Amino acid sequence: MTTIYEVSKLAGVSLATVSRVINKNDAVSSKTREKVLQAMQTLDYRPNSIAQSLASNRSNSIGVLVSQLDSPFFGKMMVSIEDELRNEGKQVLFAAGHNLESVEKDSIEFLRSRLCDGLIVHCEQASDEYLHSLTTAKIPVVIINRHIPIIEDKCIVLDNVMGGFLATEYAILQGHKDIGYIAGPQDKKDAVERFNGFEQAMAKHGIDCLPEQIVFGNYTEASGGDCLSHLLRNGFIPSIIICANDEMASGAMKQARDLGIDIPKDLSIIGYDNTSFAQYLYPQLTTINNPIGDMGKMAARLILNQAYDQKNTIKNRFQPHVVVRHSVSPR
Amino acid sequence: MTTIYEVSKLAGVSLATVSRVINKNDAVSSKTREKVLQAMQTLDYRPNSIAQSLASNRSNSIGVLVSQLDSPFFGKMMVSIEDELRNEGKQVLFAAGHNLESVEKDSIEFLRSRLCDGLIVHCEQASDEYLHSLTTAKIPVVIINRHIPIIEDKCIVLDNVMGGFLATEYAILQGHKDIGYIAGPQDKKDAVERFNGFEQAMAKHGIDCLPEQIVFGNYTEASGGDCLSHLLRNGFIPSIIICANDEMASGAMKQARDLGIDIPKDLSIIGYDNTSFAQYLYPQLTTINNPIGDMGKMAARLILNQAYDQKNTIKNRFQPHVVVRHSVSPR
DNA sequence: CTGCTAAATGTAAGCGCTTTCATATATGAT
DNA sequence: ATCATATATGAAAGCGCTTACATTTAGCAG
Repeated sequence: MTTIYEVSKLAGVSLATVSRVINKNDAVSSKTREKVLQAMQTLDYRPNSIAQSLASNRSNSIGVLVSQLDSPFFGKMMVSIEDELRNEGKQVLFAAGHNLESVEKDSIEFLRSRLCDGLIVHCEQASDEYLHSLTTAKIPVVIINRHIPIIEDKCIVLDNVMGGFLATEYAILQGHKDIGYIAGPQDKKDAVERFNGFEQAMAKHGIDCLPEQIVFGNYTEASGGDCLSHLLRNGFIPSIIICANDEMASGAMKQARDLGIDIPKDLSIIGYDNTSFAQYLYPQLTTINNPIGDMGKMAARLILNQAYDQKNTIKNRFQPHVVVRHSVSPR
Repeated sequence: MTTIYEVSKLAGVSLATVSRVINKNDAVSSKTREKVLQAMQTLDYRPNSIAQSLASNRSNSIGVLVSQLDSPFFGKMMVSIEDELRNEGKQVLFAAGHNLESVEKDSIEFLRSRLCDGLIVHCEQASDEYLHSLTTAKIPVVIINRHIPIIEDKCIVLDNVMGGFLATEYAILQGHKDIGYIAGPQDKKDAVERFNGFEQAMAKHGIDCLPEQIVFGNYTEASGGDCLSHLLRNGFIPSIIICANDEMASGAMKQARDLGIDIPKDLSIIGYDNTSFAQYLYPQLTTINNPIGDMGKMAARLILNQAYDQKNTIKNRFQPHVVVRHSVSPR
């Protein structure tokens, strides 16, 4: 590995001058700059960013914590964040929290110990207090997809209650009364909020909701299928099922088909997230838009503000809306 | 940030001793160790891994380059690699190559400059020579999903020619003669190989193949739909279409439905990769299994061998097979 | 040509660790 | 008690950079 020292020797200048050229900030005469660049060329010099970070206490990188690496939802989020930051010349480090508090914390520690200049985190299990404590430490933090009142300005959120409400009200306005709800895992905030929205809409329209109309899944396709079976076994015959995410909707649709239930003639289905595959399902899935791409972009801009003193204007709260396709028929 | 120095002072020992405790390797009396651990506790000390890396020229982290962050295929790959490495206490840095040579190289440079102990790369555009040159540098490298003869032992590959062959032969054995092929982008090796397999199977069974039976997509859902339209506009009426990946198969299925073509009665479809959504499509997609999870795991083991002298036994080449579901009917 | 200021460059002290080598201490055989 | 040996600890030199601060050089008014 060629070092700055060898470059300085070849160019006949001091370490400091080479460093200045690397960081393109300081006043270096163009003649010297040329000499140095030339030397860097010939030696195929690459700065050791570890050493740079240690010396400067800056790394030009942002750490991103997601729950999962292999979902359309987080995929979209990672891509939008990476795009925005790469445009600003920042590198991105991804880590996975796996929905486990200990792993979430470990990963955050890892990212911090790598001297990330800022953190964008999507945490499921870590407590509000813990996340709050991060922000009081010196490191810039943005919380994505979770609302923590005390640090509201560092949160980028979707109004999930509204999303649940909209899905449910849409069902009701389509004439449905026998509404089943496949909820997400209640240890995830967004799942709870979506469920709240469902309840609020039911209450608003004066529709009673029995326990057997509701079943809890874990956001996976498989659980969507299981939940549908469970619902039917409960003896409840819904005309529509509202799912807390698209994966479970997809699983439920498959299960329905296997059971010979026609969608949407016999049973309507609504999803949530509008993941990329939603329109490729059969029938195309009516769902709630989750602008995670825009949110990721905004999270990136917010961290740029915090970590590098940029002045992007920030929108903290995003609104969902219904995306009408073919999986719901009026009743 | 508390440093090793403060710990050493509080514990009343030298820097070296604290370092030894951190690295749990050397002989430290249990009494001293206790004192040090105690001090680390009280100070909430966290080693600065940047400094560790710089000093030790090791980082306990492996860099992983993927093309894309948001696809089921790469998702599965990232997860399997991360699992395996996390089990060994290694951290993983992900970067995206975006199918652009310059970005691929930049990202590799970034990972190298972060002193990754090893690299697992999935490159589309970088040349064989470039990748080969990496292996001759001091850094351990594993190439995933690409065969480079000269460094065969560092490659973990799927026999894509065989996969293309199997898909095609399966179609033929189901009685199909009018076979359309939606190929992947020919700047990707795996797409070329799959296509080769298709041609070989056609040749073996003595079936002529006209140019209008073949159309080239870009691996996205949308392009799958477009390609189907294109095929039909060519005036060629296939009884089956073989797609170079599941996404394009999904897009083609949707397009067929929109055109009122029944699958599999009027038209059969075969995909490739057996991505997680394949079984949730309607009809469930018959496809070629791509054991990317196992391959990721193996890539991780191989890099562990190279970077940390482990002795895992390695399998370099994986074989695909047909996964029969409901999207193909005999003719 | 002198003196002053601004621009360009160099010097050297770290950043927080690891690691070699030397030193000190404990252990045990004689 | 003596010496050899093993074990535990410390001192100090880096790792490859950045960055205050000092120094040199250039530019120019008088």
